[in-house]
Amino acid sequence: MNIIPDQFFKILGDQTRLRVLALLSHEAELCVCELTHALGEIQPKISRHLALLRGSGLVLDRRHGQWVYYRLNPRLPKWGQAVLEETAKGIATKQPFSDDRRALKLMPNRPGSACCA
Amino acid sequence: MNIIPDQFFKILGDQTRLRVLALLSHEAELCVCELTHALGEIQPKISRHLALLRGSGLVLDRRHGQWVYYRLNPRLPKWGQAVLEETAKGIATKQPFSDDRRALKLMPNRPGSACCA
DNA sequence: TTAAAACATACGTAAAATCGTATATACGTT
DNA sequence: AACGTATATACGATTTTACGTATGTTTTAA
Repeated sequence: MNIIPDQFFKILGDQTRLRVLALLSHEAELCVCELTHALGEIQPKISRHLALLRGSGLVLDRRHGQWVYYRLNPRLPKWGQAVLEETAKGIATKQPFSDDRRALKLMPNRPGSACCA
Repeated sequence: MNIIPDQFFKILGDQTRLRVLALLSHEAELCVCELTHALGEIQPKISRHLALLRGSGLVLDRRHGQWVYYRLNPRLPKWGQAVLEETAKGIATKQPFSDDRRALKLMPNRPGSACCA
């Protein structure tokens, strides 16, 4: 994986995308409806930002039935991973990031992604 | 110092500003004309980006005679410092960042900032 | 094969970011 | 005071980004 530094940060420079990345750094993988619920944003908005994240190589997706699951790309350059990790740690207790994790936990009828690899 | 995470990354999401920050992470402090020379950009462009960096608290400035010296703000939150540090390390050998450092070294008549605190 | 859920994308618009050029300000020297 | 150097900002134009709404596609289930 190769990334252009300023483009990498441009991707991080949006609150919606940062919230998505912060959630993904805690959760292995999440489908679009989980992200939509956790952030409390409309689905097209989430999908549009996910398309950017996917296009820039920051996340990977896999389809499983009706759902599409997104996860952080493990092949980012070391320094990029370090940036994401330090950021996730640094903002974990702040708004709106901590609330996003809470809303995710409280989400009813989450599709079970762990049940059927 | 307090920063809003996505705004912090928005500041980093521009090549000119990232080059400036990368240089400053190696150089304690630099005046505008040194940055202008090192990056090979016109002075108003550099000053405009420095104004943004200053306004967002990422850098501090001090006037010394005709020159204004900029340095990284040491009071950034820990995670922000970690991000800058990891980034600087990760991109140090890449273009255009390595060339910027070389152009700075080769600059003739650099104002001596170390001579007269 | 029809319907519904999950997700992606197209389109038009509004807001924001960036730029080059021109000009203003501050300091030092004469 | 007049001038040169260093730096900052204002201005208008262009480009980029983000948005809401509408619609398309894929999958599952009836």
